[in-house]
Amino acid sequence: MNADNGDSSRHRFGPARRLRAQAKVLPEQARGHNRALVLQTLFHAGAMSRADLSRETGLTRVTISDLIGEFIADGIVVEKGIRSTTGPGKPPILVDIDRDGHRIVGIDLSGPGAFEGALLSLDGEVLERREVPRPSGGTAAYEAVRALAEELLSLSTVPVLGVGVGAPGIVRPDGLVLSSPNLDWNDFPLERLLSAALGLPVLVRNDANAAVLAEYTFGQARPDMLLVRIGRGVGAGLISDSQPLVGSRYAAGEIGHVVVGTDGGPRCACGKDGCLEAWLSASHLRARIAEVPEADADAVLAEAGTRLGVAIAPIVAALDLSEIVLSGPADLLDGTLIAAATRTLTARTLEGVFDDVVIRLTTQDDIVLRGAAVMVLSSQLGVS
Amino acid sequence: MNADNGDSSRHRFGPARRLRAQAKVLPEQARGHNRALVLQTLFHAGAMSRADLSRETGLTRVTISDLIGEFIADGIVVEKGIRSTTGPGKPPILVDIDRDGHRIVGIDLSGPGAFEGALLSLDGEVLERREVPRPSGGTAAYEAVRALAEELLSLSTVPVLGVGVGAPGIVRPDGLVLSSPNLDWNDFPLERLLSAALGLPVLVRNDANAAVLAEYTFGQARPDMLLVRIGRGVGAGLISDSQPLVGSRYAAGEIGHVVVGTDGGPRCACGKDGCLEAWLSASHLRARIAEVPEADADAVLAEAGTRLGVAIAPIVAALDLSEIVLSGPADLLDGTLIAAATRTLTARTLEGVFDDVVIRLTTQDDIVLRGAAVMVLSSQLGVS
DNA sequence: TCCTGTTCGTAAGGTGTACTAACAAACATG
DNA sequence: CATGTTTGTTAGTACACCTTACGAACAGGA
Repeated sequence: MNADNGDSSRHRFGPARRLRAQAKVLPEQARGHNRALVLQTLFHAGAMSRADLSRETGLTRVTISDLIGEFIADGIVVEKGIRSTTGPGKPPILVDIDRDGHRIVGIDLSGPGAFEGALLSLDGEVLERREVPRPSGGTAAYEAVRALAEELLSLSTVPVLGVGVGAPGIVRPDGLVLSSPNLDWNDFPLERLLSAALGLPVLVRNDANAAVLAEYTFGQARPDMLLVRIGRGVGAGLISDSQPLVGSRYAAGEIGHVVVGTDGGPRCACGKDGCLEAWLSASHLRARIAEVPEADADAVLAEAGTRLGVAIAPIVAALDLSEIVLSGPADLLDGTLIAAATRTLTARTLEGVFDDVVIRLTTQDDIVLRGAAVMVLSSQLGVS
Repeated sequence: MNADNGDSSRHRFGPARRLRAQAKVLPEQARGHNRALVLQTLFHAGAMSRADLSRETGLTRVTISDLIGEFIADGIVVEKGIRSTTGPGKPPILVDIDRDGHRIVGIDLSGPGAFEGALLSLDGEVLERREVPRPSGGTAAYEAVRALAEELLSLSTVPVLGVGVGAPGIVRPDGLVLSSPNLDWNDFPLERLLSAALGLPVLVRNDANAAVLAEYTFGQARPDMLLVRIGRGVGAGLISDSQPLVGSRYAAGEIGHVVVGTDGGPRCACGKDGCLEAWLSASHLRARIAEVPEADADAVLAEAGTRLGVAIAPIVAALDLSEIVLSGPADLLDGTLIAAATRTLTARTLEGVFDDVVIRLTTQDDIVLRGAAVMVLSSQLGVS
C-alpha cells in the first residue's frame, strides 16, 4: 500500500479547513447505482425480460445480462419462465426479484400499549403478526424488541433481508436513538446492538420517517410530501424531491410542539399553550369531544383541522409541497377535520400557486411496519 | 447504432407505468463527478499541489495528475509556481483554478428601480458595475437585460464563463420564467433567448434562490439554512442537506403571502389580511414607522420580528434548520427585529432541540449578483 | 416446407476510468 | 556525500460499460 494515499490524519492546511463532505466516485460505485436501478425497475414494474430492462433503464442488453447474472448467482433474482409472446422473435425469459424467497421483519415501537412486529413480503404485505406489551424502562424495552425480532425471524422459512424498526423520538441516520422519552432511551445504539444480537442488517429510524417511506413507496409516490402522524402525539416525516429529509439535528418533522396561532390555546404537556399536539393529538381530541355536547363534536374537529392548516401553511409554501398525508384514527381525521384543514390552507397561502395541494388520509395500513420494510429494501437492495 | 437501444418511444408496458425518474450512471459520469470534486477542493481551499489534492479528495496522485492535465489543457487550471517548502522532498508545484483568467457576469432583476449587473471574479468579487433603469413591459425588460449583459461582457478582457440572472418570480430549473408580475413575464424563456443572443451559457433563477447560494458558498456554509429576502416583497430560498430546494411547482420559498397568526393583520396587496409581506416588507415597515410617533418605531419592528418568528417556527421545526439568514435593509432588520424574531422562535418551538437556531443578517453584499455568479460556477465547473 | 425477418440473449473485443507498482527529480539532513 | 522523503510521471492492471456480431427461437409469407 502506498503511504501517500488514504492517510487523512495529516492535513497540510490544518483541520480548520471548511470543505463540503464529498466523496470520490469509483467505477465500482457506479456499478452499485446501476444494480439498484435494475432492482428498482423490477421491484415496481414486476417481472420482465432482460430486453425490457434494457429499454427501461437505458443500459444495453449486454450489461443487463451481466447484472442479472450477478443477481441470480446471489439468489436475489430468479428466472420466471418464458412469456408467451404475440409478435415475432424469440420469446423472452422473464426475470424478477425472488419475492417468495425473501422476507423482511418490521417492528413498530410507536404504539401506545404494545410493540408491534410483523414478518413481511418484499411487497410490504404482512404475512405474520406478533406483539408484546410495552415494558417500562429502557433495558426492558430493548429486551422486548430483541425477543420480538427473534420470534419473527424464527417464523420465516426463507432468508430474511433485514430488520427495520420505527421508533418514536429522535434517531440518528446510523440508528442511534438520540432521545426517546417514551422508551426511556438516550443515546441508545439500538441499531448496532440489535444487529449484533441478530446477526442481520438492522435499520432503526423515526416512526414518522418510516411512515412517509411507506406512503411514498407503496402509495401514490408524489416526489414532495409531508406525512403527519396523529396519535398520542403529533409528528411528521418529509420527502422532498424524492429524498427523505433528515435535518441538521436529525429532528426534521418534529412539529408536534410548534405553537399554532397567536391567540393562545390549550395547555400542552410540554408547558406551552397552543402546541399543534395540544390541538390535534388523538388523545386531546377525544378528551375534548367527550367534554362537549355531541352536537358540538364537529366544531371541535373543525377547529383542529383549522389549526392543522395554520401550522402547515408556512411549510407547504416554503417547500412547495404537493401533498399532505395524514396517518391516524380515520373517525377523527376524515371528513370535517380534513375539509377544514384544506379550506384553511388555501385561504392562508398564495392564490393561484398552492390551490391544488391535496390533504388526504393515508391509504396504507400498518404504515410504520411497512415503512420499516421499505427501510430494509432501500438499504439492502437500493429499492425505494 | 443498435436499434434496440435508446429507443424510448415504445414501451411494452404502456406509458402509465409509475417509475422514479432515475438515470443510469456511466464511468464517464463518474469522471465528471471527480472533475467537480477536484475543482471544488481547489475553489474553496485555494492553490495547492497535486499531492495535496490527492490527500484531500482520496483520489490517487496519478488520477489527480490526469485530471489536472485535462484542466490545464482546457485553460481552467494553471500552475502557479513552486511552493518554498519546509521539510524534505521535492518541492511541490502549486496549481489553482485560473481565477484571473476567467470572469462571470451576474445580473439582478429584483431591484425596485433598476436592473443591476456586474462583472465578477470567480471568487465573487465585483470588478465592474453597471445598471439600467427598470423599463416597463416584458419586451422592453428583455431588451434591457440583453443590453446590460452585452455591455458587461464587453468590459471583460478575459473569457467569461457564463451569465447568471436572478429574477423575481417563479422560475423553472431550465430558466423559463413561469410568472413574474413585476417584469410582466409569463412563461418567458429568458435563459434560452439570452443564451442564444449572447452565445454563452446563461443561468436564470429566482432571486432568493440565487441569494441563498451566495450565502452558502461565500458565507458560513451551514448545510441547512433558510434565507429570507426582505425588500418590496418577502421571499425566501432554502438549502437543505447542502442542496437547494426547488419544490414541486418550482415555487419553494414563496412565503411572502402566507398568513401569519390567527388574529388578523394589515391588509396585503394580494387581498388577504396578515400576510408575512404585509407585516415585514421594507415598504410596509417604513410606511408604518412613518405613521407612528418616533418612540413607537421599535414596537413596530418588534411586532414585525415576532411575526417573522411565528411564520418560520413551523418551517424550522419541519426542516430542522440550523440557521435563518435575513437579507434586507440593516437599519430595519438588525437589532430589535432580529431579537424579537429569535425570542419568538425559541418560545414557539420544542425546547431543548431548536434552542440554538441562529437568526442573523447576511454578511454578503450584492447577494443576488454573487449568487448569480455561484449559479454559473456550479453549472460550468461543478463548484458550489 | 422453406425462407425471411424479428426479437432475445450471449460472446468477443474495444474504450475509458481509476488503480497499483515503480521510478526519476529535487530537496533536507546527518 | 550518502540517505531518506516528497513530488509528479510512466507503465501496466482491473473493472464497467460499450459496440459489434452471432446463434436460438419464433411468426408469417412464398
